Amino acid sequence: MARAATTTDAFTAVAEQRRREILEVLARGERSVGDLVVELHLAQPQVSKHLKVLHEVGLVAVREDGRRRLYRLEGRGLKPIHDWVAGFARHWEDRFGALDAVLEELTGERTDGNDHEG
Amino acid sequence: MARAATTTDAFTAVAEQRRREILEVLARGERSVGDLVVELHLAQPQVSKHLKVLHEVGLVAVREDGRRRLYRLEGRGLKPIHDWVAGFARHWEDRFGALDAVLEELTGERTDGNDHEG
DNA sequence: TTGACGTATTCCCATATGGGAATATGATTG
DNA sequence: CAATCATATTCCCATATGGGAATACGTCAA
Repeated sequence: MARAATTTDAFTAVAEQRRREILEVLARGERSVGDLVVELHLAQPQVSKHLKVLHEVGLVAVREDGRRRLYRLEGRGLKPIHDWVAGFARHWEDRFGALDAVLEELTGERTDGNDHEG
Repeated sequence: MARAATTTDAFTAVAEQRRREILEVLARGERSVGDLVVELHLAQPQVSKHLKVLHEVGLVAVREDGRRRLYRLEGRGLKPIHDWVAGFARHWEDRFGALDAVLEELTGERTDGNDHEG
């Protein structure tokens, strides 16, 4: 089954290094497929394919300009990832990390349920 | 070539829905493989496999406890993802989103380089 | 030791992908 | 309409994966 039809969410789209690079370039401004080919040293077909994926998950938007197609970043698409990851923030922020360590030392077991929430 | 040997970074590890769920459970506290099997309704081998991937990319840590193995979240591993995505924050935060729209209206072209950075 | 339990591995299979090359499609210019 | 530029698609192939089933391992209880 391989990756369960995942190419439908931003998480998977962003899992690919190349695609992250494309988004980084687009973050600096609109770009045509050709621009990306040059800036990223990738083959045109590959760029188009990656853009297709990014477009399907709503991470980029297109605009026609003569024979060119200008792609631009659709930032909102990244918010879900941001929100999800942010939910784990307290797990790596030092102040809390230290507290976790102490708690685990004391309990020697799971910290489970209500950690240092409220 | 498929996904270029990516199973080495957090981005790919987290691209899998199941793995995200595992991390969410572990965020609530240490869990044994069996616990996860029950809480996530997954087969034991699958859980072990996912945990292996998560462990390889440093998203979870293990601790031996008799015949059981207790896994716990290693939050720091998510920071790279957080930082990367956070770099795009201004692209979805309303105040800036509006400004982008205006700028694009005015220029009718790329916004390129120095946007509303400093 | 033997047997049960908890977890990790291995096999096998279906399939999602990505890259490279070649080709199709659209739009622009002459 | 022909030639050309800019992109998108399609083919083909190697390979990474994930799930399911069976099995190997390590640890604990008798």
